[in-house]
Amino acid sequence: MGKGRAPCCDKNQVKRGPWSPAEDLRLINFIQNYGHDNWRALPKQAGLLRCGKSCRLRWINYLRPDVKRGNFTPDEEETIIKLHKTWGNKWSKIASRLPGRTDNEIKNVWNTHLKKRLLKTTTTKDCNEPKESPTTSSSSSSSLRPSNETQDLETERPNKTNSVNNDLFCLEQQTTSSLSSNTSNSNSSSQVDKVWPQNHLDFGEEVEKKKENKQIRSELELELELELESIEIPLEWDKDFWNILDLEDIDLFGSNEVDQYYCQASNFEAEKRQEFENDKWFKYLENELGLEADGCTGLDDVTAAERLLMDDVDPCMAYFADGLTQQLQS
DNA sequence: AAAGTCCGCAACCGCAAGAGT
DNA sequence: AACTCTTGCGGTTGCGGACTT
Repeated sequence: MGKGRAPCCDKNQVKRGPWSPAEDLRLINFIQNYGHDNWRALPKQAGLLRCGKSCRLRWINYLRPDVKRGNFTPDEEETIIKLHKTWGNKWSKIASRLPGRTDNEIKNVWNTHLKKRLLKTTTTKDCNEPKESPTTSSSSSSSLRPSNETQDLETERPNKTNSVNNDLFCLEQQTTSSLSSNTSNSNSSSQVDKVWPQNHLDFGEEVEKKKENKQIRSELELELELELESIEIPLEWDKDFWNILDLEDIDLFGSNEVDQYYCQASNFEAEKRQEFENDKWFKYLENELGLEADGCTGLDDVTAAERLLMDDVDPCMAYFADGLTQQLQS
């Protein structure tokens, strides 16, 4: 082979920049139905004009159901500081100890808040306290990364100077590792339910069961079909509907590329009816994206089967439209 | 009110590791 | 063993909103 690596994708052929809500939903819908065994192939299969890497990142850092949004708690910040002392810039490792937090998020928090804060407190300390011994000062300064020169030390620290500390810490964490392993972030496998939050595990299992039991699924789909017939919203995952929804992508999807990519995704069209089962997922997503519809809070442990029997099932498309409207208005 | 600056965060990039052939 | 492909990681960038002048 020639020197260098082939690019992960043709950058002229893919969309870049911020993700639109429609792209998000398309990605979520696909992953929830089919998982993400192959990130590289996923965009094509899902009908997304993105590279696999971008999809993966978007999923891991933002769309995964167990991603915790909002500010870091003081406890979490403490943990980050502590772990950074031990491991340095091993963000994914640190993230594995903070369920629901991503390496990217932690990295950002460190760079924007914690580093500065520590620098500040240490500076204050230096002014008020007598100088520490060389050994202790080296460990405390390791938590500060104001310049590049300290970054070189970082990579060595966990292996050498703090190896004992590291081992102790690992031992200490073993008790909690079983907990965090359920939601370990960046190390998540290709199976969606492995990263599903505890309170959504039953839903993840449902998805598995559905796949095993096509008969039940057919029945559910039939029920959905009947239900959807009475609702005056776009029911198809067709390009027109996506064009309506995806205002930001009108240009993108306004060309022949639409047909091309839509056709590539059309293999999955046959199963689109099961999307009603994603209703819960979309509700969850709305919470995550801050698009929560009024009166509709979490998914709790209502099963899909139970929901079918409920009279007030909200169609997922209504959520799309509602959420998008809210977001576009804001 | 407008312009300039700062800050936070999402996304991108390139490299490395590991698995598969 | 050599090569290819995919995924994961850490550093960096750039956009957009908040804040200041």
